Amino acid sequence: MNLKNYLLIKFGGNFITKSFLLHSNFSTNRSMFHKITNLNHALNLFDEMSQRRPLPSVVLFNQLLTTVTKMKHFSTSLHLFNQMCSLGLPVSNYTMSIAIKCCCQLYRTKDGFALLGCCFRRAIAPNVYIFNALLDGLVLEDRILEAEMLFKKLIKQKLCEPDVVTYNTMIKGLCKFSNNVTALALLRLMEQKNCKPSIVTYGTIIDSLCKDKLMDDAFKLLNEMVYDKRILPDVITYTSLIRGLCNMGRWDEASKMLKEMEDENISPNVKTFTALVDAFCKEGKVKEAEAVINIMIERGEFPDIVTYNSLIDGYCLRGEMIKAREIFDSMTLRGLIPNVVTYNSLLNGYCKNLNIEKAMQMFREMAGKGLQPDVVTYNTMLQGLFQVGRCVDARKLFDEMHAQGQIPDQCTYGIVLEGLCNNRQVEDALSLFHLMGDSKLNSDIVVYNILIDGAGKYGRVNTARVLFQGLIDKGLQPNVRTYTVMISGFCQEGLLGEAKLLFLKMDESGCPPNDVTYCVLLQGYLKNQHYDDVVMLLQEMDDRGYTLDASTLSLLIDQIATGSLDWSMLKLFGKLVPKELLNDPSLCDWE
DNA sequence: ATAGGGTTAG
Repeated sequence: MNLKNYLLIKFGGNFITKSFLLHSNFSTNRSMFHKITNLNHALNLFDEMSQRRPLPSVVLFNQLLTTVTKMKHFSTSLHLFNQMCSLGLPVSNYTMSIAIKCCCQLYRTKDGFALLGCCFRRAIAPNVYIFNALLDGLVLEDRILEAEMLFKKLIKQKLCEPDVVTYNTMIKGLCKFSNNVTALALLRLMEQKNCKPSIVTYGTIIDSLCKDKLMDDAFKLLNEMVYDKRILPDVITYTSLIRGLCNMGRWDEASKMLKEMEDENISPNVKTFTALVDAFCKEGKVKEAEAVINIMIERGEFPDIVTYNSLIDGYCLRGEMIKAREIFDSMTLRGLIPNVVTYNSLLNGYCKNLNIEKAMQMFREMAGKGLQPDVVTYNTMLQGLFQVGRCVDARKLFDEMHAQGQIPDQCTYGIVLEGLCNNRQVEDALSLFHLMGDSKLNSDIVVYNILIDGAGKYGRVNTARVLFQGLIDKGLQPNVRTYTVMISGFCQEGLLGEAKLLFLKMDESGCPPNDVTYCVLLQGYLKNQHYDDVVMLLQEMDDRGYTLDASTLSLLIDQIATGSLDWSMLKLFGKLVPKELLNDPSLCDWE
């Protein structure tokens, strides 16, 4: 079918007038491109345009390129760009900025810079739009240092005057790495340079502060925006703040914010509602989450895949797999296609319920639906397999992961090491660890914690000690867990002196012991009939406001009952026993 | 006449 008939059928005669088709220059308004709703329309139009002689102006091609790019068909855009070049069109700044944008959005910033080189060769002066696109690409690829370098270079070499978008992009990059301090410094810098911050500038930083749970700072910035700059918050700003409050369990304030935005005539959108759903689900409040979904539907906002995934994850975390499955089916009925995140939640749920067969079945089902398992999928399955002791299958899956081109991350590595340790394969865990050499994976305190714990548990306290020294030599900072597992290892071998020494070192090192550390040390003392320090430790716990866990408490009670410890110690217990344990019948039969 | 920036999931 030719273009003319196609357009006539699609849009009717009034839209495509004779003059439009006959006019050699396609002179028309831009609404023409707004009517293009799918890729095929655009491609047909491009073909039609490229066959006309003389060729339509590059502006028209640029408009078409923009349309395709806005549909996020970046590869197609680039393909069209190449064709434009082959046609000998005089590509402009505009064309170049779109092409560079496409490269960058495809995580091919390198090609974007290659196109910048083309600009110079073709004597097209790169402008702020082009540099902003490149900057955004670097940020997208987490190449924040290079982004900073480019930003500084723009200013120093006067390549272009940074505008509000340049600053916003740079601020986004900084916020991505929680560098709120520098982000705020940039905000001040732009004010100083007379570049007015926009709602995007403020919104970016406010969102980042909310993500870091710095709600006071977020509200401070909001006030500055509203009262100093006279910029009113929009639905995005409100959503960030509401999510921040919800994630901290500050529900009352969140609902106040919701009311405030309604008063300002700003309607919450899908993302706003989803923030509420997600926060409720993370707290296990799935009923409330479902209520939110009902409200949003009543108000004509429809839950999307993210909303459903949050709800499914909520049920999975509670182990309510039947309900999770129900939601999964109902979203499918609504025409939403489950994605890899959906599956990962379900896999996680089944694995946590130790229903590894069901998880395996769903895992295989993914491939049938054309879903490529990602690192999280493999991590979830590996953890599940190790948990039920299926180390051989875990190994097979790990190999499959490799074959599928999924690169294990720090999490994978931790799961494998922990899985091996828990299945009494500490040797294998250690050799894997040494095999990794001095990689980034081996400089993770979590990994050390796992191995020290594993070595300690299976009577290899020497190895644990070497690991502990090794991490310090590497310049890593032990955390409470590190100290605690090391102390636990010492206790297990009856090395109470060393345990105590390390315990005392914690406060000195600015890493005070927590309730777990105290319980571990107490258990070590009790099991080794070393009673000297017990009262002191209990007293310290009381001072620090810590409570005893069930197993330490029952050990203490046993020893009082057998007369190894003095009855007078009971006085201390009143404060040290958490309320929920006071009603525990298993602890009341010692009298 | 044509190009750019901030909010969602495991």
